[in-house]
Amino acid sequence: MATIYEVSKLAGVSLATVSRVINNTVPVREATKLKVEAAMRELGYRPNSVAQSLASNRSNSIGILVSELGGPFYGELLSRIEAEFRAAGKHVIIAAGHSDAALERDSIEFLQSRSCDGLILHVESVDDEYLCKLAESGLPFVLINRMVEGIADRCVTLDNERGGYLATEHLLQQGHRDIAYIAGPMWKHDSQERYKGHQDALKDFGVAENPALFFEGDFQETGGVNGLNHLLKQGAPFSALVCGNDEMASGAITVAHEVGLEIPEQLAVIGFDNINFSHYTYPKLTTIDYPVAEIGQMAARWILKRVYHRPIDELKAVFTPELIVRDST
Amino acid sequence: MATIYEVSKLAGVSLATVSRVINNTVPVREATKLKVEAAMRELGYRPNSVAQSLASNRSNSIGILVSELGGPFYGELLSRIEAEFRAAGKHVIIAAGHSDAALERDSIEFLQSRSCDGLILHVESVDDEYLCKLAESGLPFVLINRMVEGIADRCVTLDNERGGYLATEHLLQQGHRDIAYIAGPMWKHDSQERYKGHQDALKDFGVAENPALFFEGDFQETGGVNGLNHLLKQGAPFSALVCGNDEMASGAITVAHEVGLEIPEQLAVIGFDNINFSHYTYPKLTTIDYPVAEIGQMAARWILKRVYHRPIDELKAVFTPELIVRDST
DNA sequence: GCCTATCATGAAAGCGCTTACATTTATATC
DNA sequence: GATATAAATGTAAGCGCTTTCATGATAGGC
Repeated sequence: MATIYEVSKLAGVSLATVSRVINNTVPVREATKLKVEAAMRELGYRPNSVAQSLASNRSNSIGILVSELGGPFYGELLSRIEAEFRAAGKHVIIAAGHSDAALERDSIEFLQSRSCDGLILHVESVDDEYLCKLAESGLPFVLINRMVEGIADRCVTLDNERGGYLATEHLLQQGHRDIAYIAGPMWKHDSQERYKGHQDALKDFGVAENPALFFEGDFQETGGVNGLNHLLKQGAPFSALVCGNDEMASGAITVAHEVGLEIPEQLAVIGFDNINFSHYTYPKLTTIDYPVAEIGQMAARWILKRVYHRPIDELKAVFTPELIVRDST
Repeated sequence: MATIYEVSKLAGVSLATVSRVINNTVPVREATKLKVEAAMRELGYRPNSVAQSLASNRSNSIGILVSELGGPFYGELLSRIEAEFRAAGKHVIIAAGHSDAALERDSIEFLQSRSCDGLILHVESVDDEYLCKLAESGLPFVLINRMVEGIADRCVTLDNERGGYLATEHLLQQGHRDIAYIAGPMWKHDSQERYKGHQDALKDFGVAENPALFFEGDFQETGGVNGLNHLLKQGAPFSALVCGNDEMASGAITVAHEVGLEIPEQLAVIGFDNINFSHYTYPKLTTIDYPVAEIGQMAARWILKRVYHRPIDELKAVFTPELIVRDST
């Protein structure tokens, strides 16, 4: 690989000038610029980004930490973030935290040591205090899907509580009164919030909550499978089921098919997230839309604005979920 | 952030010695090592990976180029690759090529300029010649899901033809003779190979192919929707349907439900890939397993062996697909 | 045509590390 | 205890670039 030095020699200028035409930072005479560009082309020169980073103390890379790399939710998130940064000439370094506090901390340090200019974090296990300290340390980062007091300006979230409310409200409006609930892991913020919305809706409709109709799942398909099996075994009747996310809803639907429950006639099912294959289920799943792509985009823009000072007008912090009615309710 | 220089001063040694205890490359007296480690701890020192890369001409980062970041297939692939490298202390830089030749080339250059030590490529549009030249240039890379003559030792693939054969053979063995086929984009290698397997199976069973039962889709759900609609409109009878991948199979199943076709009684459907929600469909999808995680792992190991000289015994190049029988056939 | 203000370019230091080579120190041999 | 040998450590030159500061070229004003 050719270096800037070789280019400068071929073009007959100093290497500072070459650097200037590369970075377009200081005006260079047109004729000189052309000479340099010709030399770069002739040598097939590409700047060494590592050297650039070291000298400029800026790596043009952004660290992304998500819980998992796979799955429809994170896939879409990453996809959008990458696209946004790619268009801005930045690139992403991706790590997975697997919802484990130690791993999350580790990954953050890892990304820092990789001299990322900024971080986008989807962390579920590290505590608020850690994040506040991290913010104080001067590291620029945005938080996705989590609202932390004190650093609210760095949070891009969905109003999960509202989403939970919408789901249950929808079922209540359809006349259901015995509504079962399969939650995600209750130590997760979003699980709690969604469940809170569910409870609020019940209250508003004057429906008492039945503890026998609650199950704590794992946000995976198996959570839905185990959940519905468990609920059916309990014997308490219910005509509708709210699931903490679409994966669990899908699992529950599988069980319903197996035991011969007609959906939505005998059991209405609603999910949450609107992952892009929620309409692969049969019947197609009614759910709450999680605008994951937009949230990813907004997080990316936060970084572009705060770190790279790109002129970006409005940054939206809290997104509002929407009910998507399909065939399962 | 503290530098190696500050550590060396605090520990009372030269900065070369600090470098040695960091990299563990040359033996250092135990006492010295302890002093240095204490100094590092006291300063909260973390090596600047950019400077390390520049000086050592090794970035410990691997570039991954896939067609899309989202979707079940790539999600699982990335997930496994990241895990494998993470365990080895390497990290990944991910880019998307979107099945576009220019973008793919661009992304490869981009990853190169990022001084990746090696690349894992899932490219569909750049031609063989380009890849061969790239190999000659000395850049270490592995190719996933594509077999290119001349650089076969860099290819980790699935025997798609065999998979296509298995799918159709399965249907033929069940007595089906009128078998429709919804292919992926036929300019893609894997689409062609899978289709080739299909044809071979028909031939082996002495069944003539009916051009009216072929449709070229897009590997997306809509391809399956459009495909089955088109095939039904043709009027040629068929009792089974082979889809080029699971997404299209899912789309076809949706259409089947809509038009009241019982699966598998009136129409048997088989997919390809065994993406992790192929059992979300109703009925659960029979398919051909694409061992995407293992292929990702193997690609990662190729890099670990060839680039970082890790002792890894066997590298498997061609994986064999397997038939997964579920409820849709 | 001379002086000053402006613009374009060059020279050189340094970003934080690795590593070849030189030097010092410890160990073994007789 | 002197010498040869091996082991540990130090010295300093880069890696390829950015950026400050100094210098040379160009133009404007009178």
